[in-house]
Amino acid sequence: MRVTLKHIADDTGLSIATVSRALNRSKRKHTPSEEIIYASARKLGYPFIGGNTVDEDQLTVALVTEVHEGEFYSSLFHGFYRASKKTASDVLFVNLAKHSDDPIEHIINLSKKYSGICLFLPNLDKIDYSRLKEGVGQYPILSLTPIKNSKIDTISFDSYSGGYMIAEYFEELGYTKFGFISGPPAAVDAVFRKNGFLDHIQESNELELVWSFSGDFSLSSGKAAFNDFKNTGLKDIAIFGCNDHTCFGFMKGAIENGYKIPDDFIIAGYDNLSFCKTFTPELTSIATDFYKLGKKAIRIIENMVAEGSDSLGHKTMLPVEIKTRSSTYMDG
Amino acid sequence: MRVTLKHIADDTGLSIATVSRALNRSKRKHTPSEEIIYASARKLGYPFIGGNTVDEDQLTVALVTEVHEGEFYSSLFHGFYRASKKTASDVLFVNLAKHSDDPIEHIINLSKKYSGICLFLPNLDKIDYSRLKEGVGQYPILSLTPIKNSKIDTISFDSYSGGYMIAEYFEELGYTKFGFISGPPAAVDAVFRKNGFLDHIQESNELELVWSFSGDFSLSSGKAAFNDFKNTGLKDIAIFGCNDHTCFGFMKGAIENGYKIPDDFIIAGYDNLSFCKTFTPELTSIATDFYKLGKKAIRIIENMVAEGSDSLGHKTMLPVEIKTRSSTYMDG
DNA sequence: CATATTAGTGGAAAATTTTTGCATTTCTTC
DNA sequence: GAAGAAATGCAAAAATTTTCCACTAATATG
Repeated sequence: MRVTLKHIADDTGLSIATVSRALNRSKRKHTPSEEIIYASARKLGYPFIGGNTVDEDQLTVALVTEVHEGEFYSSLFHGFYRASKKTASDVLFVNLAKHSDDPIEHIINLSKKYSGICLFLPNLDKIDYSRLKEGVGQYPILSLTPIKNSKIDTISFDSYSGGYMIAEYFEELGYTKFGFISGPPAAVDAVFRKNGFLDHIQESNELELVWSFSGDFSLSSGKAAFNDFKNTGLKDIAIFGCNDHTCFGFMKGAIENGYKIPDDFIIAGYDNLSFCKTFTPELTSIATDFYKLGKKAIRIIENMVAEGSDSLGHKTMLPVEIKTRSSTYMDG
Repeated sequence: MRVTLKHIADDTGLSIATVSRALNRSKRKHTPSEEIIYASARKLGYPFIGGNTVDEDQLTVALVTEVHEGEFYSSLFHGFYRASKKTASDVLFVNLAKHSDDPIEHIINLSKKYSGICLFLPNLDKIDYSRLKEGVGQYPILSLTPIKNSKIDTISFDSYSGGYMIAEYFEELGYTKFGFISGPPAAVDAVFRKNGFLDHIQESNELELVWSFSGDFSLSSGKAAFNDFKNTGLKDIAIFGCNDHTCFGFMKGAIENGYKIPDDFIIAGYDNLSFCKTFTPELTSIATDFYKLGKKAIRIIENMVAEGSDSLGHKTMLPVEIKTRSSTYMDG
């Protein structure tokens, strides 16, 4: 039911006329009555408060996530934040808390309020996306996680090329024996990294995958990977860990066991966390640019709004960059 | 000027009646007209869209920040996110982008919309806070950064005790010669950490500060600190770096120069970043609990709303915890 | 101490905005 | 091509908001 001045008047015990005047004054006066009226209006959710200065050309894009710990979310938010400064649109960060009995229903409701929606929700499955698409209809919506075979547009980093680039780089350095530590199979992104890496190995007769390990993105799975690796006794091998954390765990295990990096093996990760430069040796990694991701995502939403076009399952991939550091080559 | 159905009707070329009906249908139909009406309503900022299911008992608290990179913001957001799930209130993350010509004015406007505001804006100065307090009047507002001599309530971690605890711990381990790397003087928080550390040294005749260095929280200033330290030739010293990043830089420099930690010196940081456990040696650090911070902040706002009380300059300090790791003691 | 002056308030009229009944048009389906 | 369903516009009705006016209480003034 719509909230009216009458509700506020009843709640505060003042007349409708007084409430109307208090809410329309251009400058806020801090009289007791006005404080009470504002508090009540906020509580009841009366909409016409606070200079509704909505710029007609300015879209409001919601970035819908569930916040977790770790550098990733800061990077994502910061990228979108910077991007929003450079575009006409405004970005709002929306949590999927509370309303989580039915997140899809909640997102559909959000679509009524915002001009466009960017989703970063790796836990949604194909059925969720179908329901979502069904619910929002022709509406600018974008997923930041790759979805297989979906009718919702996605934008993500070119993970496949990232993995491929690592393999190429290892080959250039003269390595022929390769190792790989995988991520959780459910992470589509991690699977693409793996495919890119393995495909380049298969393309060449000289290159060979001599060792691999199933990890789960965590530091401890990196350590476990090293213990497995140690038992093989392999040396002179080039290892790709499908995220930085895993590599840190692997290197930590290696250093504690007296291995020298990059003498005994070389290793590269994925994500280019700030800690890559902190670790000794510094970790070669694939860098992703969240500012570019944010800018591109906002641009796509803006275009969808302008053209009235629909989200139809287009996939946009942003290039990634390799940052070579001392974990893959000797200093000096 | 208030947005009415007439504006939307003019914008879409449809009649007011049609617009009214489209917006009031309980279930969204995805006919072309309705899509256009919704898009126009969003664009113009018509308020009565999207099930206005504002729970009367549920407050909406805005966490106002400028998002930067680094693990810190993820931790802060994640803490508030988890806290909001455990309380009746809802938390919204608000950016201070765009409207930044006058951030204070913007925050004052936000106060009309939200039940309460938590600020994390270390760059605001005393004059800003005065203006803000003047502008919002009796309103639930809370700063998450310590402010000296302000009329706005603050809630933050007990940095002073954190520094003090480190000094006590060093003393327990039998060290008498202490070193310190400071942060930027503008960071009030870092100054408190320093004061706590130095005060405990001064309280005892046995303890002595034999070396200190002016850093700026960065990895590189940690490295610079190490170079300075190396020239002194000091050994058997216990060093407190006022944040983890500085310590990582210091340790990186030390390891590259063949120093052994904790044999040649011991070191402890502040923040308990996840990388503390990744680095070799693992870094002893002061842990701050952002979930508790969020819960306490929301609780304070809820109380202010319930009691109609004012923000008067109360300071709340949350305890911190020391996490001892191998940078300060031998293994096994 | 009486009397202007000012700010705040409620009742009711006026103005504005939204909803609804009804006739007409448009689209779909057989 | 006709029947039925859905959508639309006009205008009346209903709901909501603003404004006018009178009243009251607090403060200032002579």
